[in-house]
Amino acid sequence: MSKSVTLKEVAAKAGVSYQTVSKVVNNKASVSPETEKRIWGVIAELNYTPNYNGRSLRRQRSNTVGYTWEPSPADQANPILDAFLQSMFRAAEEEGYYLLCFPFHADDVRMLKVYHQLYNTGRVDGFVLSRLNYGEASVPFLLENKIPFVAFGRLEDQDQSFPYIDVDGGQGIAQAMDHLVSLGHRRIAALAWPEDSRVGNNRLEGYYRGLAKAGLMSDPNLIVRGEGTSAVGFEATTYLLGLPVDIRPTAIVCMNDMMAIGAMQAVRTAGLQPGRDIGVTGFDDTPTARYLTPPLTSISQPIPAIGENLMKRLIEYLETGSYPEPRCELVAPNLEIRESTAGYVPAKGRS
Amino acid sequence: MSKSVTLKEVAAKAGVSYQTVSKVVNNKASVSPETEKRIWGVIAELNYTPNYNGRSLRRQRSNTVGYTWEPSPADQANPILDAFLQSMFRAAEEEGYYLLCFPFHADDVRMLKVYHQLYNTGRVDGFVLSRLNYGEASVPFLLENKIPFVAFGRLEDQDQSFPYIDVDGGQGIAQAMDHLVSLGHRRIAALAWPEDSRVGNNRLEGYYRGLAKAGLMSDPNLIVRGEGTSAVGFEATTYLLGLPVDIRPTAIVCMNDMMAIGAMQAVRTAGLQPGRDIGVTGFDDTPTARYLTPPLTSISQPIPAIGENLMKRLIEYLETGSYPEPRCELVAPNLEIRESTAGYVPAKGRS
DNA sequence: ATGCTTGAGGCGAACGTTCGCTTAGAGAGA
DNA sequence: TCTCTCTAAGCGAACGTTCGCCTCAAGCAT
Repeated sequence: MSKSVTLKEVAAKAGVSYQTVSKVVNNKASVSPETEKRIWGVIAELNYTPNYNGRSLRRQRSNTVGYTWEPSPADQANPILDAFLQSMFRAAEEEGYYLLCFPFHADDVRMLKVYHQLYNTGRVDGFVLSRLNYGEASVPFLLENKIPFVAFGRLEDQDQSFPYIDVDGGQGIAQAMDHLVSLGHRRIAALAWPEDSRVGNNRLEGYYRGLAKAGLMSDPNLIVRGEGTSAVGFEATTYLLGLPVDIRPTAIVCMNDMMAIGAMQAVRTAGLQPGRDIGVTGFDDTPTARYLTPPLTSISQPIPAIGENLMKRLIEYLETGSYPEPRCELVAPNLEIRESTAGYVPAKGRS
Repeated sequence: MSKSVTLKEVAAKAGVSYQTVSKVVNNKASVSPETEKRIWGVIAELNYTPNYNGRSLRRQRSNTVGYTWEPSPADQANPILDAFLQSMFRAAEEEGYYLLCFPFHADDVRMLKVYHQLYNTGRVDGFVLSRLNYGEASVPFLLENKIPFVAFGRLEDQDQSFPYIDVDGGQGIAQAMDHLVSLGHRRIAALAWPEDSRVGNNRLEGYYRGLAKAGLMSDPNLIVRGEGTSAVGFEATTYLLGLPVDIRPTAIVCMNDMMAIGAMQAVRTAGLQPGRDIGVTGFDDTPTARYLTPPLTSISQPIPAIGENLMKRLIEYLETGSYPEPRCELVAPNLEIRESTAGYVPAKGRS
């Protein structure tokens, strides 16, 4: 922090009381046009910027929003981090807010303590949460302590107890299913996440919807669960390709790009060609998805719009005391079709 | 911000003046052990946390560090962002500091205004800069205004006018060259960046060093410059593979992974196999590098250590008024050898 | 002339800290 | 006993704002 120009210095130079300068700065009327103009002149001349610590102290708000997120493992990039952060602090800046980033702790008790600390020390006015999962401890904690927040993601489908925006992952997977069905695929497998993943279940639900819409039966043999890594994708796919040829899938829908990467490797390892022999789709539309061999069909989320919307929502609440309607929102992802689902020729004789 | 417990409330309950409580909180001696214990008891009981706006106002420092970065285009992930941010705010938290993120502006004037604003409003005590390039306007501006900062990256090799940590990209490329030479490659091409890129030039310099060390001549035909995208990598490699067979390269060293991705595609398109026929190396060790086909040999940077070090350095300066020695540091990257440089069989007859 | 309204601006106080000085009292040395 | 030092604690002030209330003078209707 620097020794910077204060209200009093501006006031002295402009020949008014410093409180009057404050009024001008904050657009609180009852100042004559001439005086106001003169004051603005002095402000520009001295390059005055209001001290935010003084302002925050008096106003009892810091114009700062906190955000934390779980770090990605080294072999797995966070596909949305850059865009999400950028969109949030860009939207924040327009309203005179900034984004404070702080460390994530896997330990719930420790994490809640940090939230509490940050809020009670007056460092932040509220939080943005992301990647919620069943049993998220932060949500009830923040609600109970009346700490403002918005979330990217929801906990339960019908729960509107806090404001959120979420991507309808199920709809994304359903789009992928429609696409595969339209190409002629009839035996479609799913590489799903463990059952304790809310996001995973939401996406998987789109798989069932897709099957139902196409009038296909779901076959438990064709659903393999595991962590969303390429290793799991590889193993699961190797298993699927080893099934008897009459029940072997011709396409594999993966709940994220990492699994799809592993799946494509397994397809090649089995001497087959992804796209032509076995359709593969991912989810996230990782930047490198389009550079894989073959380029991966994937599902992209409108991250910038979500980040901007979340931040504006939170700020509106902080400023006015109520959230804009609708309180909760579900947005549709977009299917990006590439070669990993191109060129499939259905075998004759099968419907 | 919440209505939280203040010093005065703690003091009232403990039967001392609030200034004495302040002394205890800040470990400023001259308080008897019993009183101190009693005060700590009340603090715990009331769950007191010092208000940072009051503290910042009085201390004239905010314990906050600012950081901004250029957003990546949608098809190109920022390979270091997550790790860099995490390491920075983790190190900051240990010292009671936090990281404030704010929007990047390509327009220099606008960007400098933001730096000035953030510092003069007392929102931040200093900055971390990254991705410096020739003619970076922020460096002279911050130096001139005596605004504290540290940088990830340098401007000129011998310039020590500001504290920085940089990766010796040249050494990384030189490692890749050694590796390729040891495999028997004698004609090695480089996909370089435009000449106005300081980082690019630093890396390319390692290419020349590697050639010299192996006693090989540098051939201008084998150096192609362009933006660090996969499209450029593809085109440049297509050109290189079209050269007469006696001067055609057997290996291609790329200044980043994106170019290497394009290069490998071009190699395959030409009916050759990356690794066996043409060795390819990248730089950055993007998380997906290991999942490419074939897995890409690349150069990784010790990002977490750099982020932590930078933050600690800056905080030490803010606390003590001087930077720890050494003021500037160059760290070595690490070559990650994978299949894109495996299995090469040198043609007979050539040395 | 009187009283009422309105606009322009001043003023004291408060937000929650920390800083530096003062003071009361205890204990020590002469 | 007197002073001198030391420790524990108190006190006033200040950091830079914003808030609410007050004052003063001009304008206007009665």
